[in-house]
Amino acid sequence: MSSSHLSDTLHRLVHAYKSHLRAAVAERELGLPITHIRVLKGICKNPHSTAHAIAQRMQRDKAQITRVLQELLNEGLIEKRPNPEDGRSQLLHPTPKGLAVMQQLQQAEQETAAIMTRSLTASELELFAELTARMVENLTTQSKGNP
Amino acid sequence: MSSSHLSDTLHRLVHAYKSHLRAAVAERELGLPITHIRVLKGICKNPHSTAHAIAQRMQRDKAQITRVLQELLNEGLIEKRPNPEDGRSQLLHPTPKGLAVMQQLQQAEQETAAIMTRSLTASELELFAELTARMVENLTTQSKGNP
DNA sequence: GAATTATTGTTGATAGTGTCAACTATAAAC
DNA sequence: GTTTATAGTTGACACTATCAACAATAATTC
Repeated sequence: MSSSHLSDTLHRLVHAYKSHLRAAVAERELGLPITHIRVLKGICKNPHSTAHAIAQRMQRDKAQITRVLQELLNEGLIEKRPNPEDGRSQLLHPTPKGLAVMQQLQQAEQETAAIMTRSLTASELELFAELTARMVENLTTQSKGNP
Repeated sequence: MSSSHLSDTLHRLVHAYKSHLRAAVAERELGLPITHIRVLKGICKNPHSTAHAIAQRMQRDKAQITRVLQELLNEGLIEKRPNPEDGRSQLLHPTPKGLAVMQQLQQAEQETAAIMTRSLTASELELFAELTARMVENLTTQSKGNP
């Protein structure tokens, strides 16, 4: 009963978070959708990644990643460099412009996170993050019939 | 730093949950997308609702709700009855078929929730739900400059 | 080292989700 | 009775997700 309610609450939380973040991003006149932001963030935090690495970290379809990267390239926020170790892939780096945008995006994110967590203590927040991570773990490490 | 990580983890959690649930629903050969499921659930749990009430509870756009209801109607899962108290709206009810489908959907949901929360104690789960609800509250009750 | 198989990335197709604006019909307020 | 607000519908469009086919390169196998 309460567990069936949990998924609803979770949906609402993510939905509300995304709305808020989108508004905060729009305020700064950075016309970037959420997924693009997350990908850019992934590249800034971990430069030298390949598209494949991004897709894996974000657990998203590689086709989707390809398209997002294409648009980030078009906007001049990232660049691709040949991967000396593998001719199939390229290494991804933020451009100076990309870094500057990221800076603003982080402000927007922090603003939203601050509102979202304003009634939570540090330890509550930490616990929440830990529980969330454990549930992700539960869902992604399969243990349902296969060895 | 860790708070910027939180949103990623949250995204991943919801994404993984939805994937799992979709698979569990597909296993039962109920060809229903997640949103439809949530709407049907809202109607079953709270029959006699109007479309507007559903939209408010789920915090979704009324246009989207209209379309989902249309398809649930086409599938014969719900029915509309005139609202004696308001000629503009209709009251929504599950059909017997809708209730039967809901039964199976709940199994799928419970199965997924069980996997997701398998490493959590009851009190951890309760705390998680409470924290989630509080964050939703923080995001939805505006306190940002407007009276 | 040539043939086979696997991996990385791209493209196309399609379904699902979210948002906004215009519009109709009814209800409520004045 | 006129005006204003609300419930629902429709159209248009952007964003997100998934799947399958494909080209190019790498790794494996013989």
